[in-house]
Amino acid sequence: MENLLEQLNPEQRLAAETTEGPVLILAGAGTGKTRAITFRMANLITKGMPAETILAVTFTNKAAEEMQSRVTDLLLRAGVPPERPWISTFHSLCARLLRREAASAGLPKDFAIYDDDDQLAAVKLAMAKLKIDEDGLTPRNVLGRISYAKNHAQTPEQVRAEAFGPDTRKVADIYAGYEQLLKQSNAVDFDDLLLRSARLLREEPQVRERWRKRFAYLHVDEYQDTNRVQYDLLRLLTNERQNVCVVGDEDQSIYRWRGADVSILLSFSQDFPAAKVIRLERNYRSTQTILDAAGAVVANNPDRLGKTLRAQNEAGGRLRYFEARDAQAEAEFVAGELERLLSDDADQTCAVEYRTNFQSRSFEEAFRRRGLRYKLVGGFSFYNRAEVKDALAYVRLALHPEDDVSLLRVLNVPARGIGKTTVDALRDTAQRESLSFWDAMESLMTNPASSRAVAPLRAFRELIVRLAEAYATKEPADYMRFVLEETGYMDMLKDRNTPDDVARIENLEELVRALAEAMDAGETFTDFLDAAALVSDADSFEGKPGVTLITLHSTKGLEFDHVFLTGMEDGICPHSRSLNEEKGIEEERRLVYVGMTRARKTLTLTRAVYRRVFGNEQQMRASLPSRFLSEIPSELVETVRGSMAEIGETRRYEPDPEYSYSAEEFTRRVRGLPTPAQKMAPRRTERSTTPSFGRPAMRRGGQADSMLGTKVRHPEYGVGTVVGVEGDEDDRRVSVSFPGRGTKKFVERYAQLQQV
DNA sequence: GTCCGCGCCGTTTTT
DNA sequence: CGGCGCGGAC
Repeated sequence: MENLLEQLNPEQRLAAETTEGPVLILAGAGTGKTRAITFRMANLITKGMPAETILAVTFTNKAAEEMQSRVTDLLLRAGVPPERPWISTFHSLCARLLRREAASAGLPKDFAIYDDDDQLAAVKLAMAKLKIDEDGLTPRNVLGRISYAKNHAQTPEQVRAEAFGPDTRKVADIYAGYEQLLKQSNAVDFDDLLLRSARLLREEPQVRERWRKRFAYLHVDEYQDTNRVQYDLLRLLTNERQNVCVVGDEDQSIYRWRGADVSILLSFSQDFPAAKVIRLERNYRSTQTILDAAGAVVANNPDRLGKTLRAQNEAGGRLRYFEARDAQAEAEFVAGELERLLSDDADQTCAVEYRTNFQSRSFEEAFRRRGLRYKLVGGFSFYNRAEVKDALAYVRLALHPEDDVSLLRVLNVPARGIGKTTVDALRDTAQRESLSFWDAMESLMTNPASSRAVAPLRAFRELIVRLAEAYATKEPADYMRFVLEETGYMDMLKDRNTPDDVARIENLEELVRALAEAMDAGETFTDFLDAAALVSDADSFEGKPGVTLITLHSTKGLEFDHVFLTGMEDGICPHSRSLNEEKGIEEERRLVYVGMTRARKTLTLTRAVYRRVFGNEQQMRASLPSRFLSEIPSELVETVRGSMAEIGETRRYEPDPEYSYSAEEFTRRVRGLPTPAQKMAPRRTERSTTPSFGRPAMRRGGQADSMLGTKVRHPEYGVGTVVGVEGDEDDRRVSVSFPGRGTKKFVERYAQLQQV
């Protein structure tokens, strides 16, 4: 191990060898933090610490796997039997903890984990039961508010007590109904996994002691994205030896909206006064140019610890900027560049990054047209497919017939004559008599409103009973096959036999295969079901050569040779929903920082001038360049030939005959945007070859006097001296004397003057 | 009860 | 564009 440790730089080595007591590793992007942390764990194990006493919490399952295999690799190289430390996400950790301590946690051993879809269905059901159907209260919105409340340790009663208006009181009611629904269904949601684990550890001393004793060494990666509950968990798991090692970077905190709190990272040294702080600032990933550009952007944020990343690679070429007419042209440009890069060297990794998922569409279309292969991270994961979820819902139902969400999902799939009327009756009965749907069915059958529904309901109940009985006697994979046959699900697909159905059949066969493999690997059926709920989008990333389409959020922790940061427009990135709040803008800025620092060799920024709303041909909306573009120093960027404008240049777009607007309509749309008049610059027919101007040409709003005598650069006349200023703020004219060319007068906001 | 078509609506980010 | 709810036809 000694030899291996020598491969680390001094700071990494310090991190790997400081094994006792609290440690805060402030690790900038690409500084080898995973390396440091895996060496640290391998080091502990070679020194004789039992692997099972070591815990590492990562942000994604993928990261956990990656870390696991690297530790194994190191141990083999050190000639030590490769034991496996416990490495998982917070959510997986909690799922396993709750399963093992189910009795103390007040849960059945085989509780279900509701994923996002299930949670949404539960909210819808709760709303339907309460007959709440307000315009402003969409299930999605309500779920967000419930999740927020949960993560801030607010009960429905507290939400109601603090409610401002009737809407929030209704949210509180839905929240209460939702909780009731989960309880009766023997289900927990994502938030519950954390909350219930924390509560269990807090309230059950003997359980807490057991786990504290077990985990002698704690590690938390991506600590800047830890939320309050996760922090509580960490504190509860920390024993008196305080061997807590956290790794984070305040500039990469991008999950504030789901409760992440950077101040947890920033106050680590107060929480653990004995903490040693180690800074990793040597960057092994990117060029210095990329680091400088990204650093300049994030430097605009307040509340930073601050850091200087030093590239160990060469300086590298400038960033490139391309402004396309619309999303299609943007995609075509990126596709062309990717083809060029990959024809040079097909072994390179390339990423197309975007702020929102819908942006992937135009890229997918363009890439498919050209036969350019790509991988899409996110979107539709295997376990999110309707047929897979249906199949798993039957299994859950066999375990717990009171699971309303699962029951409603499959009650009439395949169609068995239980329609809307019957479901409405069931829901009313369930609500009125505080029953699960399962029990409401019983009640309705003995006292039916219409006799027509009785037979189908009875048949369904008998089906579920058969599934429940078979569960105990069959191997999981066989059981899965049995479920698909017995429920008539397979027959339904075979009868319809559309191309989609054929694909669904294949997916279900794949599900059975995956289940069999998991069993071979020593997992239990519930392990498998947990994994199905807890896989994340980012987990599908494989890091193979080629093109990856990915959201900025999902790129955290990844790296690529070539990165295209697309959709750099105000309203997209920064996203329009974040514009009215300073903290929101700051988070968007960090998101851009994360996206930029993924790049090893080249970084290309793109934007579309016109973007259609909701794929509507008629509605093209003109955009302004992302404000973050102007935060990149101009000398670090070059504009690609064929681009409609240079970076930092803001220009007015005239009505374009290619788009079907009336001139008035167009003007109205453009004016409707938050466009300060002085940010407009006229269309320029000729493009200068000098680097584009990243910063505003001249400081505006300054005293006229202070401008007199300063030197400025004009794209055509060169450097001159300001000899006169007249007019007011918005319409100021500047006289500049150019050596040998006389004095010229400019309207300041139109002239491309740069202070020198 | 089931099927189908129409119109409305909305797009942050995700464990 | 795509998903969903609703209303009407069978």
